[in-house]
Amino acid sequence: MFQIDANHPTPLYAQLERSIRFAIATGKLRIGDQLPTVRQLAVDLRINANTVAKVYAELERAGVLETRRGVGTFVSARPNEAASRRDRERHLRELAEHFISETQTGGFSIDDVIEHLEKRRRK
Amino acid sequence: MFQIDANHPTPLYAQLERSIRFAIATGKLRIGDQLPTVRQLAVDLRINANTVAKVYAELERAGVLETRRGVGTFVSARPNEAASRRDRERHLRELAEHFISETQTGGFSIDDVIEHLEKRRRK
Amino acid sequence: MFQIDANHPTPLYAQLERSIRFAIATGKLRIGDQLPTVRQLAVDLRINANTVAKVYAELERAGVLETRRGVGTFVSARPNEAASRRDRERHLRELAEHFISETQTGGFSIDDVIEHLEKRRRK
Amino acid sequence: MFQIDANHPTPLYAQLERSIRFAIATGKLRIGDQLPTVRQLAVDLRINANTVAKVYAELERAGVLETRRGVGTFVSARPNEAASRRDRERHLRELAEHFISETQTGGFSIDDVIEHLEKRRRK
DNA sequence: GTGGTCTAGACCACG
DNA sequence: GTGGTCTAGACCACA
Repeated sequence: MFQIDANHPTPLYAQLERSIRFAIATGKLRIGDQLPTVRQLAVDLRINANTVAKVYAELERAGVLETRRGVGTFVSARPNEAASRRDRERHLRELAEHFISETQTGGFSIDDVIEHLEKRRRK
Repeated sequence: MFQIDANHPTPLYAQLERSIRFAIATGKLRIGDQLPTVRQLAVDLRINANTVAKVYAELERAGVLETRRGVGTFVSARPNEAASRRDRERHLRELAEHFISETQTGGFSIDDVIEHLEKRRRK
Repeated sequence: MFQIDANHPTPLYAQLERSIRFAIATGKLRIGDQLPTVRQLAVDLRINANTVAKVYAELERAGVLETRRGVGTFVSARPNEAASRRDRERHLRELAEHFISETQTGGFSIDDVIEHLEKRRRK
Repeated sequence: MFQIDANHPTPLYAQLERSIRFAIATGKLRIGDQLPTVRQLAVDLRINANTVAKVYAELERAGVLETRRGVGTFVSARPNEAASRRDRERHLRELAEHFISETQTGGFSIDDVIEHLEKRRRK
């Protein structure tokens, strides 16, 4: 479900967090969907349950997930529309600029990049 | 020259190592080119000189760099690693995943993101 | 009637127990008064009936409440605990500490807070 | 320095977090002050170092503390002035209303409460 | 020596 | 059975 590489220098919890956010952004996980239980995901990924729990907790604080005590963990309905349209656009532009500069450093054209993202988008 | 983000969870040394390898792989650094001194690069990147030295040492062990005592550090003459297709794809995938997780935090869908990038391409 | 905050890190049962004790200590509930049924209170507070039942049982063990089978739960006749000065001070200290930590998160100094409260007093 | 009660049902980490925020709000800790090291505070409070580390990490995420890798943990210069004056006032009013309703439930007058806060304010 | 990450495993709160 | 808290202890990144 989520991909983790124990040999990669990025901390496991950061990889998992990113991976979950990605699944939501690409529609693989939708609002209200239940995530695997902490212990199940730990077994699947062969990491410690505490590491999974830490990620779920962090994403809950960020408003991305919601946990219901004794029930499970779910994708939260986004209360994410705080910033103004203008601010949001500026924010996206900044993120995109940084990203494009990184990919160009890696020798990728903007076409390569868009093509890659489209492949990863769930239809 | 090389990009480092102290807030990124990936260890500084790993970020720097990757950054140098890619500069070489993409031709920004060529065989025989001199790298900045350990201390200069540490100042530029605002990190500890030990961290830079560790990276140079590791890359020397890997045959990517060469140190000539009292002179400086240079890109080694070895017929090394033009980044393979596989490595390049993996790199792009990681950059994209990180980027998408950031935009998701900002409340943007992958569709928003692709649309934005397409607008930038047209210009 | 009793206030419970599901997002507060203190366990629900502890919040409810404290809340009932204070209702008694401050005279809102008097000896012989009937408490809501377990199920009714669970519905009102949107918590599980088991949690309410556990609190009632604990308070019965402590001699604070009394259950008459088939009738209901009542404030016990025991000559109990008018909250001691010490307990009351500790309670106020905890409430204040929690409140100040919240306002600090919002970027308010303790002076801001006191000033605000004084304005409210004058009205 | 910070007070923790292991028998209190509130989680240790939540007690400690509140306690640190309180120390900052009341001026016992000032911008730039260094906090005890994770391990030292753990020893002092007789709790596990991980618990302390968790609190420091949470407060860093909240922008209250700042850690410098390999150096220590410090009170951050507050970047807390995002919300508008109007929003901030509304926020404080809501927090205060909630707090006053709690203290009144406990049988305290608003005068009791202000007096208590003034005692705790550092001159 | 500082904080950060991860593990294994215990016990608790809740449904 | 679900998530939450805490512990003890190992190893790593950084200054």
